[in-house]
Amino acid sequence: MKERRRVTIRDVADAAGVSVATVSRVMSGSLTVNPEMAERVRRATEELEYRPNGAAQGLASGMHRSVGVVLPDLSNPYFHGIIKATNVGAARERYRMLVTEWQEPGEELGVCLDVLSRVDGLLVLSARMEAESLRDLASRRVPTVLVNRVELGVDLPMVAVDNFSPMLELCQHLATLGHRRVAYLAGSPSAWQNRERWKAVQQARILGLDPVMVASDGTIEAGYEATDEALGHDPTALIAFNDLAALGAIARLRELGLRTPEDISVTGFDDVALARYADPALTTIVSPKAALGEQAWVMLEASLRGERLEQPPLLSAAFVQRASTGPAKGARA
Amino acid sequence: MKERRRVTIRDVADAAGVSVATVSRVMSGSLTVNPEMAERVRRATEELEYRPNGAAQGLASGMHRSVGVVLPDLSNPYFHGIIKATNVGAARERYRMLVTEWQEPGEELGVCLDVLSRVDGLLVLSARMEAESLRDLASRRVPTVLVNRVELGVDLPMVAVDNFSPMLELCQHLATLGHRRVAYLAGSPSAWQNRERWKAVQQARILGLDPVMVASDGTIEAGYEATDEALGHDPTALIAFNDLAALGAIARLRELGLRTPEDISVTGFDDVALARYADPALTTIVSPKAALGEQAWVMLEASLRGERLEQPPLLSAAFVQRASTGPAKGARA
DNA sequence: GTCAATCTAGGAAACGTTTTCTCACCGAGA
DNA sequence: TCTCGGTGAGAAAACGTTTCCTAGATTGAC
Repeated sequence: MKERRRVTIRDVADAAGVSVATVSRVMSGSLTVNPEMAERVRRATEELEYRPNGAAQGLASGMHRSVGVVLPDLSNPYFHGIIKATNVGAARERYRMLVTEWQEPGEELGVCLDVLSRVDGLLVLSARMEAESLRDLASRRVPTVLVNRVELGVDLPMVAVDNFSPMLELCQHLATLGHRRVAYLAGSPSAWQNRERWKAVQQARILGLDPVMVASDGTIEAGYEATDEALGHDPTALIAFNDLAALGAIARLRELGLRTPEDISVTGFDDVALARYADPALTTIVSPKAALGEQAWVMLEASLRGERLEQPPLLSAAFVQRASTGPAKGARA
Repeated sequence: MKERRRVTIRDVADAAGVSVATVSRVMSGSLTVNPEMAERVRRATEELEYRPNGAAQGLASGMHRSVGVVLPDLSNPYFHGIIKATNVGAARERYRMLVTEWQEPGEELGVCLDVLSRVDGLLVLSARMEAESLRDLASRRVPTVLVNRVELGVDLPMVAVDNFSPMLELCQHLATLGHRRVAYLAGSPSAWQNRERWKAVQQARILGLDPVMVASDGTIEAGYEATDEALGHDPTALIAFNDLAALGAIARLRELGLRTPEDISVTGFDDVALARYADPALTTIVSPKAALGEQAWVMLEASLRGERLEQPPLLSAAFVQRASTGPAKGARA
């Protein structure tokens, strides 16, 4: 029942018979310390089960050894793939990740700055954050990396996947199958990725596609709900903003007695884990989540060191055909 | 291009013409301060865009205003429902959540203690952590709450869902449909939830079920892969440890030309978002994720205040029948 | 009108590190 | 032998808060 006091660096120093400065040096792996002394310190550390106080380290060094990740939706599996990879990189250099989910637009900057009181840098995965806020971040010289968002006029490193080309390829695939009238189940209107994808779909007019956009937002539920409106335009294919929306759409189609792809084709984007296991397996675009997450870390790490790496090119994503697309059904109505 | 120095409490104090102590009091909402002064301070705070330094606050007060969440797999949507709810509670009291994912068993305690250098308490969602480590945590008087894990001999508050009863109900449902030979696609062997669910399945012998267990681990991939072995036992139904495994199993069955539920029934557990949208929609058990997350926060918050709430009863989960289960096919072979 | 009790705000001491000085010591070159 | 870089370790000064303690002001009672 005894209330044991926290073990501090002082205790270790006393136990090892050295100064606190020396203990600190040993802990940080400094080489300018007598090996025998270092050994004594290490032993004392073990013995007392000493754990440095993070707050004190943060205060004294001005570094928190952690980075904040700001994302709009923790439940979207697409983000997992990314931050998992980032986490690996971060852990390698003993950095911790502080994941913050939040949705309300407008509040973004406040949240970021708040998080910033305990982190050294920021990874912004949020597509919706206002450019204004980003510029603010940039002007404060906060090490920040933007993920999947290319914002002209914002002076921050960005890493992103090329959305345009693979989406065009996907359209090409649909066109080849004879589709003409297609509905695009949109993502969040302010999201860069949504704009890029829609741009590609529109571009596909030259391939013979006749696209219409239906508002939605990249969740299963939204995909499910937007499907009815999309069907109002009598399309032979549904191009969903992402896999989740595609899955929702397929579920709704099934409910309505429409088969995928016999009656109507559906495509996704991202290739989340489920895409391959769904019925039918989703024709989609394999977004290089791991590479993206890794690259994000590399850029961020450089920013933390005060370096500014050259802007890397967009990562490429690959179109993959599975079972959810097929020949267009003869124009109905 | 000017390198602006961080705004400190000192700057605010000077700007408002008061002492730092007063600024601190205003920031913390203390009432023993002249309203007019408080207003001046607030204005200065705005003006200078002052953000308290988290590390310094942590050091001085001994509180970090954040809690650590330790979980084995970020990509399992089941956890999202839980931590989302916890996060709401935590945010309400201005606590931040530090989510740490890690898998390697053995390392658990080290990770926890490491995380502990910057948090006030811990939420352990990891089913696999050794009881020994938990006892250690308890003996260190670290405010900790165990989620979905009931461990006798560990003196820590726990919140959990009743796995046994609904699983038994699910078995009853299968029995009623005429199933006899069933295969249980197991979760992680050391997980409490897995033991409970398997116990219920075994208990169902008295309902006429004849269960066999197949090793697996609660991911889509694992469910997919364990299916072949399960089929070796010639079951009429597959009882998966959770929805993810069930989805994987269904995908494999489809590949093998077996229809669900006509040829073989499949059940899940958890009711993740996709369960309802899958084809066929999953018969599963609706785990009260939000309630669990909330309750976890309530318990943890009490622990942080040094109080020890009474152990709450297990939360109940509801069996829900959807389309993935049907009458047993006449015993084959 | 004095004195005690109460309340408010400032001064200063923590909090546990890192890091900058500073100093003692050592071997080498003169 | 004396001085001079160079090296390794301790003393002490940050780091930016919170909070305890105390001095002064204000109020109320006599």
